[in-house]
Amino acid sequence: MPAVSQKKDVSSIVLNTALHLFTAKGYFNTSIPDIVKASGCSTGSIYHHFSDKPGIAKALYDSLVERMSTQLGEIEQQYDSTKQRCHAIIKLLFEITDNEPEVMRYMLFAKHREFINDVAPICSTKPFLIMKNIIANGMKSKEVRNIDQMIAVSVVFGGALRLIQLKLDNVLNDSLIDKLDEVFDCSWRAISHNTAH
Amino acid sequence: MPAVSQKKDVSSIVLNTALHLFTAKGYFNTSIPDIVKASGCSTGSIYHHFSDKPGIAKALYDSLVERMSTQLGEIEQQYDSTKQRCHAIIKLLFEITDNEPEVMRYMLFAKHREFINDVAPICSTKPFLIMKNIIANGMKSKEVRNIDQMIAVSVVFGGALRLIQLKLDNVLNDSLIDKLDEVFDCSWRAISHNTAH
DNA sequence: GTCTATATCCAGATAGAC
DNA sequence: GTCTATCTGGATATAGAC
Repeated sequence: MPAVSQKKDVSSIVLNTALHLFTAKGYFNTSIPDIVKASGCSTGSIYHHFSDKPGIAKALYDSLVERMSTQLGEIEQQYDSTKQRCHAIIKLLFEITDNEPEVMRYMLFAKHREFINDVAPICSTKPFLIMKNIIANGMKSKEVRNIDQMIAVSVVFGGALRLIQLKLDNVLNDSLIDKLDEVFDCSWRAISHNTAH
Repeated sequence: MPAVSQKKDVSSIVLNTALHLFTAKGYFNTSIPDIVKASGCSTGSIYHHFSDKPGIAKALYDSLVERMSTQLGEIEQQYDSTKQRCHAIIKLLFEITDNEPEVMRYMLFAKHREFINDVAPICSTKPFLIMKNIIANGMKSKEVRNIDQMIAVSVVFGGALRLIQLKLDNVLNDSLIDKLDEVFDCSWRAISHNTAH
């Protein structure tokens, strides 16, 4: 199941090959000849579809961010409470990490600025804005304690993201999804009102 | 104040120059001629002191990790309670980020595996082990709830690390140290026993 | 639209004088 | 130990046939 598209046109094949090589060896350790060999497409054909090597990286990044935006938007639609929304987001991130680690590795942990010229700053990307917005609404509705918004976003998702990094670095063996509820319980305590008696 | 050493020998000058260029442009966008120009040392002299380009990156990484280990060890010595130790660690990380952002950027957020051959896995580095150990002791002494150890480490430091990343990405303007107590309060809630009534 | 052959450039690394 | 001059390989990107 390719991460970018099921179609067998050159663009999709190249993007899926690039995702694999960029995450396995890194962008700079992957040459165009490497992509030619691994994809079965010729140099000429690749340059017909993409402007240059950064162009491949950018097309890949854009498609994955777009996909993530869509999925986060669906979560926002599907759930009403902040707690449910945050839980669903972490669940989604864990599922992607378990099932498509390369997607997560490239989207979250590649240093795009080093090889793509005009990457939007993280704070202006749709996924980031959706998360920030969910937390802002949670404060209005008093589900989330009234603290600095950036701190709240960082703290509620930071633990999960840290575990994702450990999983991608092969520090963890078992699947993340098994740890979802335990992680979420911790993360939610950090920003919610204390309800124990 | 150079991050690596105050001495004016070639090694120190090269390492400080490398830290600056690697974090500003990335390792792969920094050429040896770039380092020659910025450091004022000649190619030959640089290759006399370092085996090759990855050798520079490795020497730099090792020296920064060593420094971090020492500082974490001092914190472990200086404080007794898990809460104090975690607070002091996050304080240290925030201070380094505020005062020496390049050190933090290179140590925590560079993809060393892409350019250094034999990087120790993160889970076996001394700083990581110290943090894990502090949390493990906190569970024994019942200061920390009895949860999965990796989850506890990730959650208690994950929020702070997330904020550090945002700060290094210029999403935040004010200094992190101003947010220390608010961040730590959230993070500690995540793993501590609920003490409110 | 796809291919092969190839031009061009510049990186990493070395040689050898001083 | 430090320097300049230089080699060599391989990368990106293009040209032009099909």
